Amino acid sequence: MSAQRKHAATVTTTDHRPIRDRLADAVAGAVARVAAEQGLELVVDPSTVHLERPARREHGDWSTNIAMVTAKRAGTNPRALATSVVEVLERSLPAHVVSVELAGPGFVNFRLDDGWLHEAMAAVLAEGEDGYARPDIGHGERVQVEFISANPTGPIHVGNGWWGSYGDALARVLARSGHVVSREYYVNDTGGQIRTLGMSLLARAQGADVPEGGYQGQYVTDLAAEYDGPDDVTAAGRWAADRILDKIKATLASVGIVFDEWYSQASIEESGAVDETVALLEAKGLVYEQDGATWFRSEQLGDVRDRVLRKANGDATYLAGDLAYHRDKFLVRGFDRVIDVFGADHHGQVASLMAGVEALGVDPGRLEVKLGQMVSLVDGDETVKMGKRAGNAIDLDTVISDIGPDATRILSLMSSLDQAATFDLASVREQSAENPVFYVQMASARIGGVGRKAAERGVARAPLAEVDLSLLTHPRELEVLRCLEELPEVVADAAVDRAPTKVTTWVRKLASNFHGFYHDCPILADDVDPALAQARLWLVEASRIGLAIGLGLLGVSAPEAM
RNA sequence: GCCCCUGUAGCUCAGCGGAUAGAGCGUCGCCCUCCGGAGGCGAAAGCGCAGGUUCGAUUCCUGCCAGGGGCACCA
Repeated sequence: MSAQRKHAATVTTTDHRPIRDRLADAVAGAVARVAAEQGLELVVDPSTVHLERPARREHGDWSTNIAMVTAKRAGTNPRALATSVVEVLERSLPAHVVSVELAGPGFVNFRLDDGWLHEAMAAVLAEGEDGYARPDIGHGERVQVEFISANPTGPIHVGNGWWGSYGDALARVLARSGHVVSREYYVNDTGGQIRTLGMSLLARAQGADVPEGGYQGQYVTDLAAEYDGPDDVTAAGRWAADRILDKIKATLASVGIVFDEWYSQASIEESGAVDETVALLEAKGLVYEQDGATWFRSEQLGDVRDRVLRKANGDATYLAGDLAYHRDKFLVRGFDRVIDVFGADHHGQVASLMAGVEALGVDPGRLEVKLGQMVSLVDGDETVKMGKRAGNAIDLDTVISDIGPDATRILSLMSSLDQAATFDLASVREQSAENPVFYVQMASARIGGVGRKAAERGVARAPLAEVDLSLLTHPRELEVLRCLEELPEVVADAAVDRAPTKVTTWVRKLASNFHGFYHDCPILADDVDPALAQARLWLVEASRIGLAIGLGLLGVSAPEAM
């Protein structure tokens, strides 16, 4: 114990940057030194030095492959170069570094004292839930994320819930990493499908069967019972679409998905923007008439074929509207970047959309289309049927009321968008023991429990300045700290890769580490040294912050009790 | 036929250029005088096949095989 106290001599460095940056500087400096001493042609920029946390602890706390990636360029071999780099680094060890060694094919491994983790913990506590893990990689870039955009012709399905959870979590991740984000839902409230919906509604209202190709679902019958508008298919369709859209909004809000903008396709057409867009393309010689229709020469812009913009009957196609819409996004509203999240069944539109955007003079690199693969549902051993036109399909709303909003979101964010995933409702249903949501939320509840128990026993957290964090030396404590230290990079990676799933993986890891700590490190037991108890209470608080940030990015609640 | 995505443990999924590939569930075996055992510890079990690039490939490239989704004057 007193031995632990000795470590308390806090290592104060004036350099508060992340340890990774400091090590990168040291490595780059060492390489420069080696190059100078040995006359090698070798210059490395610190920002290009790759540093990683080795999977195996015996390989140290940090590791760099610098010798392996530069040896050839320098005209030497990896192990020889690494040996020299190690020698130079040993002359003056960077802060917290206890030893540097050469390993394997030429890795340079760093072993650090625990102080770097205590520093990381102090940073978590100092910056808090709002400030920690807020890497500015966006530099204020204005990005719009358009997602779901399901047609308001029926309840939204589970796939929309998945892609919606993705789009929303991506928006959260981008917002946290220095982007100015706007969430948008494009409402397809015009065109043939609306008339089909109106026709289906009117048929039901008259007590007739819905004609072939119409919408058969019970919701149409229910809406028909309320309808007392005109006998016009378009009017009836719009009326029904409005009702359905309200329902969709409510469903999405129940899982924490809210949009900044619900953009109406009809409004675009009515504004004349579609005509203007077609005229713009025409002015560029990209439009021609054939068979009574107006065509876009998209093939010469990378599409597999040319596309119709205006049908022979005079109606604008979906593409024409979509191009006007994207022109509005980029050229009118001025987003720097647009990310469209589509279902894989809309893959066919991507090439023509890209071609059109480019033709309108927008750098196509500013438009990203993420395709969500199809999802299938399973309930234990049973396959669950989905599909809008089928009568008894399971829709998103049904799933949410079955397994709850948090489970719905975490389930959606456990697998990558590119993976055609199978979700098992049974694995996540309330009251079930084998539930990944509970595992994470249990950590949150335990954190709350510690707070309640501490209050019960009259134990208050001392001011952080009076607490000796260096008492945290138990492997379980250090594992939690290692995990917390990674969060800023996890957020950055998730943003850059457009992969909020990385946050899910991290949250589960933090929960696992916390459970291990909780299990092995008593906090409020009588035989725990009060100074250590204080440090552990603050570790619980740091964990709370990390968990709150992570779950917040996923849109999952962090309950204080369960 | 062409385009996109995917093939990792019995199942569902992580890992996306690094040194002995992870988790949950399932199977087998341990741990409750302890702040919530809805926990913790351990065991068995895996990168579709073949080439290539690289100091190094589950990860990148090509081909093949298998599965899913697209290729409308529908949205």
